[in-house]
Amino acid sequence: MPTNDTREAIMNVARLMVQANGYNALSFREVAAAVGVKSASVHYHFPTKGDLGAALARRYTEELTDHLDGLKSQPDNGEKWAQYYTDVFRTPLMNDNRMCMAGIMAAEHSDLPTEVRAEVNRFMDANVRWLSEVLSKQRPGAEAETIQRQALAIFAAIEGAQLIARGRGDVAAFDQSIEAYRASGLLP
Amino acid sequence: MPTNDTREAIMNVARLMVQANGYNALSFREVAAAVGVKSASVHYHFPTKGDLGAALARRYTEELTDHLDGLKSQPDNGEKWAQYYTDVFRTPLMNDNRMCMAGIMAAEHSDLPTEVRAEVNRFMDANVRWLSEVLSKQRPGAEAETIQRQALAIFAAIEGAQLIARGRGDVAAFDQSIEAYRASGLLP
DNA sequence: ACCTGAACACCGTTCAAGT
DNA sequence: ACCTGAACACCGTTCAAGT
Repeated sequence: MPTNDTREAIMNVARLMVQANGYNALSFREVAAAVGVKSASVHYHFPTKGDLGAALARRYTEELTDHLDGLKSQPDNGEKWAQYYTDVFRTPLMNDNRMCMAGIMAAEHSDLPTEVRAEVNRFMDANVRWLSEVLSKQRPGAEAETIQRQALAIFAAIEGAQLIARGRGDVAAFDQSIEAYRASGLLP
Repeated sequence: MPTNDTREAIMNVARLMVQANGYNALSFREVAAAVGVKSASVHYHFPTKGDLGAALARRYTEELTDHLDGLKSQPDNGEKWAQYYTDVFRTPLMNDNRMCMAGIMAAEHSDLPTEVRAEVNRFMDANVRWLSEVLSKQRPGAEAETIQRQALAIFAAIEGAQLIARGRGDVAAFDQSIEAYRASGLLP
């Protein structure tokens, strides 16, 4: 039952545009042209640009959460999770040098409508929470605060590797950074 | 001898605007209003927005290079350099949640005029080069490739910590990430 | 040498009007 | 319920015109 065809089409093209160029570069007129309607129609589905941005970020978080929860339910595969997790952030780079939507939006932070900002925070929290769970399974003795700090650091470091690799337009920079994180022990 | 007063004023206000909101959000009309001229005058000094962006990034790299070279010439202070270096990226966060200009521009990568992109790359190279020098002094035996990889990873991780802290609007996230980098051995 | 006003095609947003 | 054309104040850019 394909309810809301136009709405779906809008979200799909807008998502790619944000990951390619950021929230600021997202244009209602470009979205409309790609979908085959007029920009006023986009406003019918998403009254403001902030509404569209927030909807995109919310869906993005949901998709990641589903994906990560899927990994968690698999038989305990030791340190393979680190590989799977970093791959999540490697994929968009391979796809036309795109970025994690939350990463690129974090850079635009002070320019963002508050409802978009809130969704970006939610994405970050979901990542740190998932990483904390996995880490605490690996090191049952460690303090919750230490775990939490390392989870945040892993997330920050991977986002940074993606940011720098994108800035250079070179996935190899991402791979080298991840490799160094592993060598230092930041990543298992 | 204050040659080019207007040009200087333009660069000073534009720099703050970019670090606050990114290249995309930089507006010639806003810059002009802040300086007290018309936007057409800004175009007289910087024909295109790309010219202004590239000039800002170039100066930004020069200032960082001077600062880092100053640190290098000081008597060898063991591991203090890591503190000094991370402070460079902590400072803009404290200053109205601003970001490293290269970091925020890296996020806007595919939207950037090529001349701006080139300057962003130059900034990254300058950082990796400086970090490599410092690291190789500390570990005279290590391979050049390993040093280079760790230098890149340190830069990426610190940029990531800044990005995430900015996204949360909370410097504590930066400090916690740096602390975890240190605990893991990524940072000395 | 430096600045300006006016024009151009863009942008998000609004709204009355269409089906 | 969904879409549109037209208008508004914004944007970078250009250029002839001023001093």
